[in-house]
Amino acid sequence: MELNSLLILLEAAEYLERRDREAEHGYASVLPFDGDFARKKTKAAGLVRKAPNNRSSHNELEKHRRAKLRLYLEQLKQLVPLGPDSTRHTTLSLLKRARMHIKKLEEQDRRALSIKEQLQREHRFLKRRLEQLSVQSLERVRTDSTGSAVSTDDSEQEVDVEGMEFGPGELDSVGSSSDVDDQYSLQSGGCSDGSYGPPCRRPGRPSLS
DNA sequence: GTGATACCTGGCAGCTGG
DNA sequence: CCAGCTGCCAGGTATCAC
Repeated sequence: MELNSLLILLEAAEYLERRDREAEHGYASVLPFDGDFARKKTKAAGLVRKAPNNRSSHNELEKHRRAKLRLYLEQLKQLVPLGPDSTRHTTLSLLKRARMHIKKLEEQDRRALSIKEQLQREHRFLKRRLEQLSVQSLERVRTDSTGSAVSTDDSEQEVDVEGMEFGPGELDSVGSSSDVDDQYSLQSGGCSDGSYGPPCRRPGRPSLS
């Protein structure tokens, strides 16, 4: 559906709400397109415009306009998730529901952005940590090789330095399958349910601040 | 009876072609 | 500049469902 149409419908919803509120408070509408208000003003000023030259064509145009409005409402109905009480929907309730739905989507969008930024920070941190570990391993290997006694003990971990030098593109794919992340994914449990929520805090994780 | 919706009608405002 | 067209709005009325 066209965004413009949706905006028009939402404006209509807000208009109807404002009108209801004004009716409750007992004062007249002063909205820009108050036809009755404008009509009275025009008559008071002595201005008379001629009637449309063809009444039936005017009726047809109006009928067409209403049909378009109905069509937009039908399209809107397809986009807005209707609750269990979807048996009966009025125009006003549908517009209100659409407005709520839009607000919900905006909130989800904000949360997703927040999670994205959090993950980017974690990614930067892990990248730096990997570089530090890589340098440390290199220094250790160099120290061991300069000493005459190179350990052949199987219990000592060998560090594959070459394997730790990742390009920027490789880091993403490797990072997701690293031991660290495996550990996190095991510990985090239900954090991968895809729902929008606060970022999963992983126990034992160094502070990123 | 009441609320929602559709329709008719009159009117205003903006745009456009002559 | 102005008449005509078009879109929009609001009031009134009819119809229908509950």
